[in-house]
Amino acid sequence: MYRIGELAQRYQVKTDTLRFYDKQGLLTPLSRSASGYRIYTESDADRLRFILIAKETGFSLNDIAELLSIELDKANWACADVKAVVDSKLDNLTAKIAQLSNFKNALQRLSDACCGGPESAAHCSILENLESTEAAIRFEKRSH
Amino acid sequence: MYRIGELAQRYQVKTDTLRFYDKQGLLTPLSRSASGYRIYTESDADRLRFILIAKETGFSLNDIAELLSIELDKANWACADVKAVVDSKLDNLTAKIAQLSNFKNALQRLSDACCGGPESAAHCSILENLESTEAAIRFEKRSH
DNA sequence: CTTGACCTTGGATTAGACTCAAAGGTTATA
DNA sequence: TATAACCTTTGAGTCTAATCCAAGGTCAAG
Repeated sequence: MYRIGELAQRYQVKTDTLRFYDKQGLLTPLSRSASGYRIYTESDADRLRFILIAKETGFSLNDIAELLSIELDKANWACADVKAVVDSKLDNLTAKIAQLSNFKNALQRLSDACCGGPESAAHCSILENLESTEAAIRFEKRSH
Repeated sequence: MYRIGELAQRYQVKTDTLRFYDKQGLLTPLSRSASGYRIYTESDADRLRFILIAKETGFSLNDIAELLSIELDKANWACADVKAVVDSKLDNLTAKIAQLSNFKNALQRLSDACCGGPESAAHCSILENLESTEAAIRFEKRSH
């Protein structure tokens, strides 16, 4: 059982942020004290940890809310619905990873092409090395 | 040789956006017409294509500018400098991909755990399935 | 009984990336 | 030669996401 300030300090966020997450339905403590103070449990802490990590991974708060809405009342979801939501996020992630990998490969080619010495970089062309990437991405898009 | 409107239409961006990219130094046409119109070449088009793709891949305009600054006057860069810039971006990408993959694995586990039928989703726990991911991410961070 | 943590509501801020307005000059075509 | 569609500049406005702050009030611990 933590009060807002304790939880905030533990995870290095502002109390304002926690109140904001509450308002957004991302992290609503189960109960309040008699005087209205938010009371966070260990499972709220888990949830917060998840939020912070997901955020760092690049999910927006909206995405995260969608993912967490499953957790909130699992019993009222059908297994198939959960699978659908999750699989959709999975597709996004897969596409994103592919895109990043393409870009990474292109940069890798560029890096490899550079000798790394004090010589002029006249032959290090980003645009040149990225061409095949672009083609790959364009192809991928058509296939969706 | 395109005028701003032609290039804009070709890549489905606003002319305003192209002027903005010009102002930001991201895409500055080599020359102007006698009357001051921006004149874009095919290589500017390549550059724009690169910008659009990089943007979609999640790079900020600042990142992109940094990458493209190499192209602009390659001759004045040492090979080693190019390598340094590029390798830094590569590191970012590698980390990002790892993070996304972790998350993806966790979601995959969740999806697998869901039977996908009309049954209650009481046992589909995102938080549960993400625990190992969190551990992995935390570990990764410490090692930097 | 003071001080600091908490509460609420409502508005301000920040960053990034545009997007528009105003006032005018240019070019293609009927 | 008119007129629409294009272009120029400067400077300001918009939008979203995610906070962050302020004012005015309540609560808890020493």
